[in-house]
Amino acid sequence: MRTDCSFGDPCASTIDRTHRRRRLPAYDVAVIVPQDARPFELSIFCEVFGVDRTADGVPPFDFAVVSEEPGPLRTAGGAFGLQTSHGLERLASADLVGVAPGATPACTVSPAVSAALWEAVERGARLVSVCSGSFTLAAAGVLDGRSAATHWMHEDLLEQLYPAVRVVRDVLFVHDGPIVTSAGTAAGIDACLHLLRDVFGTTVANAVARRMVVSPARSGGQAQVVESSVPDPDGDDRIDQLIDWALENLHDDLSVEAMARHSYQSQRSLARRFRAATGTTPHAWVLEQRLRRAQQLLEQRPDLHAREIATAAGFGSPSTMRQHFSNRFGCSPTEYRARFVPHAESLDAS
DNA sequence: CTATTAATCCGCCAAT
DNA sequence: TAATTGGCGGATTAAT
Repeated sequence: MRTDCSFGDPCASTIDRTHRRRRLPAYDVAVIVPQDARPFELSIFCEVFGVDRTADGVPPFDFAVVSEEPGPLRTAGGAFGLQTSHGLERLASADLVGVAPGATPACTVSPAVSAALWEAVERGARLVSVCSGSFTLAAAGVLDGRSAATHWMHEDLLEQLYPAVRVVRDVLFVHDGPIVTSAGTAAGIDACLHLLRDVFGTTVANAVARRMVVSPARSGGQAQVVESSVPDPDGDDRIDQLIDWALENLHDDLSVEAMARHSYQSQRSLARRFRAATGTTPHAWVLEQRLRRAQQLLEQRPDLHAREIATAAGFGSPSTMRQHFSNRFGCSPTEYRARFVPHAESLDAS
């Protein structure tokens, strides 16, 4: 999994730096809406990505709702219709493709929609579905071999229709590679906020959450994120406590050896339990948390220098942090911070 | 960026 | 017998 803070522009690294700072491309979001779309689920996308919140420090979005067939569409319940402004060709430029659910789970997908979804994945775009929208993704085959969530009422059906999809139950959403699938209705909000945080960082996600008056999403960041709505009954106390401790002590030695000692188990058992509980390895998890911490400090503490941030986040040196930061977010810590400093863009205007 | 040294990770398997 | 544990080797990945 790779996050690119250059807003998904694959050519960003070749673009002149001052040009990039002066005019950031808007993050391009396109939502596919089917016939008999559910108004609430579609509205989630509109609320998160279709509202200009640049005044709150949120990047601009280029937001569009598209449908395969032009012309007026019915909505589920039939109380009103809707008219989209674009066809599927609009998906070609999208950094993020949303899939809105219809009244019933879609058991088929048109070749055109399927091709557009595959094209988006191969281009490096992200996909997000809400509720039974995961059926559209599954029908297109992009979920094959991946974990996914859907509304609890349809979990069995999804599993039967698409054996290649690993259905995760009792979760709000699942993030596997470039694809986020969310369970019923309101969980779509959590999924979208998670995506925002993944792409733009904690500050942006929290700003949107605050405006929408919902609680900011937590956790995540592994190769495969599963956000649970209820405490996992199979949860591992040893790992949970270890995680709490590690998050409090990111600046300290969090080698596998140290973590094993702290949780009174062998390194081998720690590795196994950790993977069972989080889906990732101890070291990879620590690295991700450290990157998050660094990201957060870059956003919120302009008084700290790179070395201080590296130390606080637990990196041995600024160059180690820089290496991982670039690898994970596609830009250096300094470049990242520049996005959050209001004057950085105007300063170098000639 | 490259090289060298260090740490991590996971299949395997014997011992609980 | 089935399930869990933890040590080992060595390919892979990270730190310096």
